[in-house]
Formats: sequence, C-alpha cells, structure tokens
Amino acid sequence: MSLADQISADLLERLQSGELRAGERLPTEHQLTDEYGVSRATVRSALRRLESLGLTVTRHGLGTFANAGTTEVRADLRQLNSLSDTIASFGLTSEMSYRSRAIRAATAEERRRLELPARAKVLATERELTADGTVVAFSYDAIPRLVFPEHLDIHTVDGSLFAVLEAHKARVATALTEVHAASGNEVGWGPRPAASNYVLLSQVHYLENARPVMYSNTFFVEGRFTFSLIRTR
Amino acid sequence: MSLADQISADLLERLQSGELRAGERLPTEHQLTDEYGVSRATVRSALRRLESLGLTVTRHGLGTFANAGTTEVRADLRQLNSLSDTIASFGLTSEMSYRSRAIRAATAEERRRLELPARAKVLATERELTADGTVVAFSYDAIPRLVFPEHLDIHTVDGSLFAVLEAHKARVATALTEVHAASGNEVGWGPRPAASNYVLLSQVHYLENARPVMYSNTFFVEGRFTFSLIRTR
DNA sequence: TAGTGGTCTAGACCACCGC
DNA sequence: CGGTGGTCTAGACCACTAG
Repeated sequence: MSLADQISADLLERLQSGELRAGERLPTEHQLTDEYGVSRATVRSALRRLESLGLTVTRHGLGTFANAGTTEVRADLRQLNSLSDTIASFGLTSEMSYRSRAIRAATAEERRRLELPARAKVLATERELTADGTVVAFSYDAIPRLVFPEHLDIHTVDGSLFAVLEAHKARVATALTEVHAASGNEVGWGPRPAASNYVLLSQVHYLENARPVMYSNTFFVEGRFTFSLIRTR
Repeated sequence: MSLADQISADLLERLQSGELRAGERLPTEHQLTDEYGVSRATVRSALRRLESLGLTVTRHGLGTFANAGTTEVRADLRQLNSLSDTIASFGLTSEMSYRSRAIRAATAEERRRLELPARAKVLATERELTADGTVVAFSYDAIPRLVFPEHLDIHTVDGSLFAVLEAHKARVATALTEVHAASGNEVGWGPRPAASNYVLLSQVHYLENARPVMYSNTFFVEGRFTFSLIRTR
C-alpha cells in the first residue's frame, strides 16, 4: 500500500467518522504535508483519490472541502475492480458464494459480446455477494472455455473471477460497461432483499491485448452501493 | 492550457492519426521526457489522462500501449452534456416540455447539495422529455435563486437549462454524478411508460470555479438509453 | 540483468481567492 | 496583501517484466 493510499484511507476514515464534517474545510495541503511527514505531491495524490470518489471538492485558492454523504459505500465507476475488491476497499466484510458453475454452450448474446464462433462453449457462473448477512449483489458471468486448459476442474473456480483469470495468465485490463436499471424477482435467487431495484452493470471485460475475456451481468441492490463518477464537458 | 494538457493532446492526435496504432507501445516515459523537454512528472500526468480516457493501457515494467476499439462507444457516461444534447446524441428527435417552474425555498437536500444557507431559495423545474410521442425521461432540477438577477421572468426559462445558465454567465463545467435505479409510479407524472424502471442520475453540477450551480435528478426510462463507459484498473 | 513504470522528495513559481 | 491550491522540476530509489 503506497503512502498516498495510506493517507487517503486515513482521511477517508476521518471523513466517515465525522471528525471532518460535510462542508468543512480539510487541513491545507501544507498542513497535511507536515502532519503526515510526506511531500506535497504525495498529499495531492491522496486528495485526488478522494475527489475522484466524490468525497471532497477542491477549490483553487480556497481549500479542500468535505462533501456530504461520505458514510455510504461509494465506488468510482471509472475504476474497474473485482467485486471483492470493491467491497473490501470500504472495509466491509463480505462473502461471495457460488450458486452454480457450469460449462455450457454460449448463448447468442454471449457469443456476440465475447466475439465467439457458433457452438463455442463458456464457463458460466452464478454468484451472490453478501455483506453483514444481507445480499448486496447478484452476478452472472461467462468466460470462454478456451481461456482455460483442456482439463479444468470447475470446482477450483472460486472467489474473485479476476483472480481466477489471472491464475490462467489472463489479466483483465479494461471493461466496456453499460449501465441499466432492473427490478423484480427474475433477478437473483433465494431470499431477495426487500427493495428489489437493482443497478445492472453489463460488462465486457478485455485483456491488455483488447481481446474480450469475460461477459458479466452484475445486479447491485439499490441503496447498498453508491456508484459515482465525475463527468466533464 | 497546461504543459501536461498540451502533451496529452499531442499524443491523442498521434493516436488518432494512426501514427501510433492499436496494440503498439508508445515511447517510454524517459523518451517522452526528452522529446517534449519536460519533467517525467509532467509526462506521467499526460499519460494518466490518456489512460483515464481509456485510450491507453500502462503496464508496470513493460510500457504504455495504445488501446483498440475506443471509438465505438455509443454514449460515454464520462462526457457531461445537457439533457437535450444527450438525447440528440442518441439520434432521437425529442421534445422537452416544462411541467412546472417555480421559485421556492430550497429543500434540506437541495441546500446540502448546493451548499446553500438556511432559507435560501431555488428555481425549481420539472421537465419531461418525449421522443416519438413517448416519455423517455423525467427531470427534477434546482438552481440557486441568486444565480439569476433580481427580476427574473421564470417563463423565459425554457429549453436546455445548460443554455439558460450560460445566458446568465454560468457555464457548467463538471458534475458529480451518482447512479441509482428506481421504479414505480412516484416517478414522473401523467401517462407513464409501460416499463417503469429508470436509471436515475443524481447530479450536482459545478462551475469552473467548483461552485455548485444546479442539482438534478433525472430519471431515464430503462431501455431507451444505453449509458456506457470504459473502466480501467 | 537491463529497462520499464511506480512512487516519492524538496524545493520553485504561478494563479486564484477573500480581505 | 497573504494564503490557498495548480503546476512543474530534477533528481532518487523501488518494483515489475522480459530475456
């Protein structure tokens, strides 16, 4: 963990604990430089991270100010992380459980998104993410069968799919993501959350060489996550 | 325009002109340092910008590589546009109709988001966007009263609010956007679309000096729009 | 091992803001 | 005016990757 990461994590905690309240000015960059004993470049790197999360606003000549709503789980939409990392980065204890793992023929949609030929096969998984005992997301994922060696024990597929892919020398670099809204009981399985609205991220993940490697539909329970991003003209 | 901006713009041109093709490695940071006669920090700042646009991928120990297929994105969520422009970019001929315009006391939420004092007033509007005779979006917007001159005929407020703001020398530069999912009949008014799922973009718009100038909650009818973006690790 | 990017320092000067 | 963030420099050392 870099110095800048440690400092932004510490500031995040100070924001979430209420030590720094919404609208209040944070210490100046010079003060933070002294306080943490690092260079100003490092302080600025930490502050940039907070701002990209929408937790602070920095104004030239004035200072950096705490934004409201810093107690929710916020995820920078531009930043691509595994599901586990997204949740872990906010200090939540989460569990991921697989409902199914199967090797089957790719659907037409999967072939289109993953640029696969007819009759191609995929490893398809259904997963559920829980935090504090309640469901926070359902995810349906498909990975081309040929990413894996001939003999694959699908029961070794567990935990983060990003990690599984990396174990097979396939590192996810980018994703093309579509944002949708969904609701109803067709989403997920088992005991559903009372509020049945979902933010659906439909994503095609690519390797560094721009080859598609995973197609995911992840349904995030509305209210448990706040996806944010900064848009510019 | 900062040095880093000039360099990233120049590299962008080299990427788009085909001088640097998809998959190819860009010059090393050290080479770019010499080439442009700037420090490595400045070069890295320029490269970070390209990467955040999804145009390049930088790999530790290897180099920076041009990405492929980055021109196909339909509607980049990172790009902030007025509601009218957003809809126009989808090739829809749209109509915007105001359901209401009012000057009223700001709600607690509006005061918080817009950093307004108690008893501050806002210009509040409710708008409906239709295309081909069906509703495609509902929008609730609030602008601080003091953005406008003393005597404002609210009936002159029409069309794009971005344009209205610019007519009063307030140019929207950025927005902090939260992505949510919503559904049900509390959203909107009049004849609702049959499918009642919405992608809610909850946005605080800022001027170039980082002052908040408009708080919007826009409900996009699911299925009529596809918001997409490129995410990178 | 050589070369790459990742991080960090300790300054410097500029641009913006409120008083 | 004094204080703030915005930008930039010229180094340094570390971590990663390929051969």
